[in-house]
Amino acid sequence: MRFETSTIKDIAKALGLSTSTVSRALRDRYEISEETKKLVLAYAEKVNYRANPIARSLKERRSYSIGIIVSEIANNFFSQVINGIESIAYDKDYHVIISQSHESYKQEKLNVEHLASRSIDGLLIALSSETQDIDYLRSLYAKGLPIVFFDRVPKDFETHKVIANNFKGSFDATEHLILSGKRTIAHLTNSENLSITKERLEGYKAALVKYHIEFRPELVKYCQHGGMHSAELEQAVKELLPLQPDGIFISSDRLTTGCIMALKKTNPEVAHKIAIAGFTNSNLVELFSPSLTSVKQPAFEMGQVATELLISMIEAKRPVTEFETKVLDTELVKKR
Amino acid sequence: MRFETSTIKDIAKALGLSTSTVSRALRDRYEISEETKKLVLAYAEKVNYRANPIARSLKERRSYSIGIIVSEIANNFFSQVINGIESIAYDKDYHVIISQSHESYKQEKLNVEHLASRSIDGLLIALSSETQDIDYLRSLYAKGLPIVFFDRVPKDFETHKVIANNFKGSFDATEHLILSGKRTIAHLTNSENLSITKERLEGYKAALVKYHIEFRPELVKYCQHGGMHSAELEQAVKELLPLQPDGIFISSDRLTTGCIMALKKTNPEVAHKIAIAGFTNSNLVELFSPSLTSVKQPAFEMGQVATELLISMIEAKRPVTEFETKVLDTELVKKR
DNA sequence: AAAAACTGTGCAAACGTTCCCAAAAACGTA
DNA sequence: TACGTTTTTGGGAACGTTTGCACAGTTTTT
Repeated sequence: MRFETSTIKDIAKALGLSTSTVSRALRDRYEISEETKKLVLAYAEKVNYRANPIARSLKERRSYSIGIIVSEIANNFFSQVINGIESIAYDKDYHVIISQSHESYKQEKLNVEHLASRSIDGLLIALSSETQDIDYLRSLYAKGLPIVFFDRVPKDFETHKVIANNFKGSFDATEHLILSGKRTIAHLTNSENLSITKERLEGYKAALVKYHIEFRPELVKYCQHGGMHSAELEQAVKELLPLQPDGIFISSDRLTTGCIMALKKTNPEVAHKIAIAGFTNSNLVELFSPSLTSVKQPAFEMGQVATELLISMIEAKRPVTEFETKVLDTELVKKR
Repeated sequence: MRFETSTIKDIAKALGLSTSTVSRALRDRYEISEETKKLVLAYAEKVNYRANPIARSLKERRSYSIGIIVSEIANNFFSQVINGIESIAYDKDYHVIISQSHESYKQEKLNVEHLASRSIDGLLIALSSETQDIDYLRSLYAKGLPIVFFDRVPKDFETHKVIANNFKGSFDATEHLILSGKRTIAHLTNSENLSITKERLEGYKAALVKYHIEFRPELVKYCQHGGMHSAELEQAVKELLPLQPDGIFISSDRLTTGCIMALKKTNPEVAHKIAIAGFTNSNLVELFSPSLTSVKQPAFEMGQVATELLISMIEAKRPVTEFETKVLDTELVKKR
């Protein structure tokens, strides 16, 4: 069961030229006469010649493909990021290979190493909520694999990063809850490891400070698995409710939907009494009941920016030493 | 910016062996003595040798990767299918490359041809709602590319297919609406091109027949773009409402959520009066308001089965001539 | 004791490209 | 006419594997 296509050799033989001439003609090199180019191009067209990317990759020692690691594609935020990535990558003739960590460190590492061995030219990654040790990434990076982080970024890793303005997003959401009269605002958030967790917590705190509301640590609940396990979420909700919050600010897509689900399941009667604001890029929020205020991240754009940075690293002639961290603004969509 | 790794040559040189011996030792061939194998394996481990999959692909003329085409990954059904695909593929050491058609024929064709030129070993595809002409697939298939269709399958294409029991799923959903007292049941569905559209329409009709309800063609609305354009959906809803349906059965994930959205937007007052049943694999249905009865497809399993079939085709020594169409049961989740 | 069979290894070609280097062809110029 | 330049082409190695074949050394068979 094989797949026969014409090669440069075939064209060369048919036209009585050498493979080198054909190769150059196809790549439109200046050394080849217009006449020959036309000839070759026409024939290539006729036999529907497609360059073999595998052979090209082997020769050029690059694969024209970039790897992506996200926790889950079944997550609106990430699927939007991926769309952004693809929009740029395909334009620049790169292929993307998507892998899911499912919020597991082990899986993440495995996938990254798998991708690296498939000779990707660069990596775009949002860390899993479990990830603490990124030495394996450092070592790949040191060996020359360009890496750009997005959304969930590590500290102390000198490379390009693209993140949302998490502080401001959280601040705005929390402020919104306060301005609508809430005073006991809980905060349900991701694993403490994550950069986004810290930044969003800071935004939440800052809003409290601005309105002279005391910060109560017991109102903050961390979910190690980022809401992948419903038991974890239900437990958090169960611990939160006795404190009688009148508002709750939630710091990630999966947690937001999961939390509402847990609320409805365990305490349907209070679910509608608590004001909810949360990070989510779901395009279905309008259907949710109870309805909520959402913080939308510029996911598509984030993917685009990250990809542009990555490709610039890949195609840089000399090692890149100046790195930037792009911060993109979030959007607050108030509960209708 | 390059990535240096050790090769078989390096190992051979270091150990004073030939590359062929090393290659054979690594692949655990019988001809090589235990002693040499141990030596090679140990050294390979030590230098962290990773076979270059590109070189391997070139030599073996296969890439150990399979292509997937879905309309959108930001769709619970498809992302679950993809998870099923990955679960099998990774087990059998295949890589997957995901592409999105966004329900566009042009995009679908482009992506497939791109994948084919990247020498995928096989293709898993759910057709876009626009697709009518599948000659480009026939031609690739004829050239030897194994293809397995899932969910949206063509007629007259002799290969493996995996689908849900669309007839029964629709029948059950429609019957459920009837049994809860509805008599004027509209049907909002996808492009007429799609296999699922026809099958689901049949199930809907059969339920009507069983309960002696007249089939009224004007109650059926087709959406060419599968709900990708909200205008299309709103138009359909607008045309449907004057007929005063008391129930509506919707035939796809995207349409289901889109329809509820359109209903709420254009006629919020009636949105809650119409009973809704629809195909959807969203794990957020419990949050929706109005709530609905959903038909869930065995998405994960569908991905698994399709992948097993595809890999069996890829690895078949002789051309496969016996094809099967696997039909998997759906699950009706009644509105709570 | 010679022939046959088996074991373990190496040589070299091949997969389809790209690209360095050299050679040939075309053209000017003295 | 001869020679230098420029333009166009070809030869062949290389990228990292896999594998058919040959060969040397050992063991078994006749």
